[in-house]
Amino acid sequence: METNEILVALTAIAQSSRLAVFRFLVQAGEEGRPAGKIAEALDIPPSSLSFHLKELYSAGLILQRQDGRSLIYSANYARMNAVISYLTENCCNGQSC
Amino acid sequence: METNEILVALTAIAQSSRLAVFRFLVQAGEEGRPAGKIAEALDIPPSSLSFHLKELYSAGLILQRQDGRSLIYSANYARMNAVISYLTENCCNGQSC
DNA sequence: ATTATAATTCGACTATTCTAGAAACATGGA
DNA sequence: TCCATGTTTCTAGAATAGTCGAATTATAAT
Repeated sequence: METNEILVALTAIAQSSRLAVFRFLVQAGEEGRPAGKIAEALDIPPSSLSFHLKELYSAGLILQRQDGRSLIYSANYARMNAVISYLTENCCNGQSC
Repeated sequence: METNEILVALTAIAQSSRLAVFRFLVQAGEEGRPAGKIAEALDIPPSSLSFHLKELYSAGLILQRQDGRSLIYSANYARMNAVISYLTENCCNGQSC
């Protein structure tokens, strides 16, 4: 992953509604949750939530699938792990830490 | 670590100059680097760098020590690891990921 | 077709953050 | 004490991000 993608992912997650949404989905597992349930669980107005989901989605941190008229979102664990790896890359100048 | 501290840390690192500074320090190891060297290496004007170092410092992501008239900054690995742990906490609803 | 439901996009507004020159502050050496 | 050096603080303008009601789109059920 290149620096700019990392930055986009970090920016996406560094906002209180989005951090809450992302964690909610991380904890929900592969199954995910429809937008409406997320809005309800976290008490975020639909138009605001939609704005935040778009950010997370375009950062690659969440996945989307359709089921009837619901859009179901789930965490993209692979991308989360890639971001984490980037942060610790070439860490500590050879020492332990 | 509580949610708000995590948010402050993520916000601190989710900015291009600060991400560059943080990685530079992560790679520099315990020894750290004086502000002037960071500014030079990353080509950031001193006053801008100072603004960013303050953000990183108050987010707890970097440490500061004085040596003569230099201020030497280094990465706070413990805090970085705490942030990473938070993101993966209660992950995946029991499944692997 | 009509109506209901799920969610998104639009738009206008507010708030926050970034930038970097100039000025100030602190330390060390002559 | 005076000057040079390293860094920070101040300031104000520019840029970016967040909020959410109203309108719109898409799917499904009757």
